[in-house]
Amino acid sequence: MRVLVTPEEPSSELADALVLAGADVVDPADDGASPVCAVVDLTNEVASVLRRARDLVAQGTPILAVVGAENLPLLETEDWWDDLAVSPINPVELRVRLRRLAAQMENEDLLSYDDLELDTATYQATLADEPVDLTYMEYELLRFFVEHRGRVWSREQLLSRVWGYEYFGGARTVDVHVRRLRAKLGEERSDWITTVRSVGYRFG
Amino acid sequence: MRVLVTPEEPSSELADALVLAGADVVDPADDGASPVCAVVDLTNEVASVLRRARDLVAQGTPILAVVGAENLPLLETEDWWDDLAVSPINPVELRVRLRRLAAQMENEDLLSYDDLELDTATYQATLADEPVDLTYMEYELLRFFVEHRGRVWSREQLLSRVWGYEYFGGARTVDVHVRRLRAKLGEERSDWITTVRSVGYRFG
DNA sequence: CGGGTGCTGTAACACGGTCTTCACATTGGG
DNA sequence: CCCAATGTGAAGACCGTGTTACAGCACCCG
Repeated sequence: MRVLVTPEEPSSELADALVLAGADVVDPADDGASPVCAVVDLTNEVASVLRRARDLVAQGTPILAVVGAENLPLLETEDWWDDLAVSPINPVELRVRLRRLAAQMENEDLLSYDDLELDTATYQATLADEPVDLTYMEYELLRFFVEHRGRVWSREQLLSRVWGYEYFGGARTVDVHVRRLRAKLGEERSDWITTVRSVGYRFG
Repeated sequence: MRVLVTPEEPSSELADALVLAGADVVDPADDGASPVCAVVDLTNEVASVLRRARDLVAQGTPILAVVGAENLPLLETEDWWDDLAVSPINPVELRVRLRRLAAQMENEDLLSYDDLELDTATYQATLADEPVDLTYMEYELLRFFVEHRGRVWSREQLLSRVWGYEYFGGARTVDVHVRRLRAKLGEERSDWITTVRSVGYRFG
């Protein structure tokens, strides 16, 4: 989860909490790294200076204000922030709030590989921005592959992890679904799923 | 600012903070006193018991969860609350959060999507300025969809969130209500509610 | 009190899509 | 070259959903 922090030298306590919360701090100068949330550290600053936080990030990016208890009243009349946390902040609380704000950005549910995108919230798939019509099982299998790319999975493993642990059926079922997936991915992308003879399949 | 508190005997610390924050606690039994926010005190309770908070207030009423730091992880996987506060809670922080949630409530008096408008204050719906006659359940379901458009909801999730957490009934009930909704929305708008096979329904 | 009316939940059925399986063709390795 | 493993196509079983009808209720009105 990528967040932008301002001012760039936050209190060491906030920096620690961000690490514990599992957040990656991005460089404001790096245009490519779009954050899912901005964190404004008001522990040592006055609010008026930092209203400009809105200008630092793309419109729609939620803003979390971190503030000392004594400065809370200052925020009451402001409306540029989307959530607040009182320092010293609990890392778990920070993570919960960041997650929630990121979900508001609704980018967290997006899985992607090359020009494939899977939106797990809407169950929609696109290839090069063109919608692809996948059936339920096709979608579940492809999602598993994208989430676990780079290693070989046996048919039995795929059956238990995608179809369900209690599933009892022929292993060839996997083959057929792989085939249909390759067909829907198209000619040039069909090698995304590699057959490893006598072992199983690998994605990516 | 009127708030509903559950359980009815909150910790004395929360009770004090509510007074200091300037909140009036309403009686759950009093139907006339509609609160602008519900406060769920999880300091001494487990979350699972109190998901029912959603059932205590009208749909759309925001819910503030008050939780001890040690129980924070419990809330991470839940989605029935709109904001949270870690106890012991600062009265000023409580006031700021309640204000924000109450404002959110007021802004939702008018919900709209395309040429559909829902007036949650009067329970009236219009399509292209033409009034539509919706039954109670139809209205509640449509309102949930409009408020949570853009993602898929399983039948079980819809039963929990629209019918109530303690509701136990067949999942097919949702199907029938979706059908009735589609019929009243009319031919050309019936695809607002998309069926996602083996998963559920998505609005918008 | 009794009948009517509208809302809600559930059961039953039909239809269409999807999954699974099978038979057969093709490939690849020893 | 042979055998095992995999690709391919089609057929049938199965599952999920749309649709309709109906029963139980609550409510209203005479």
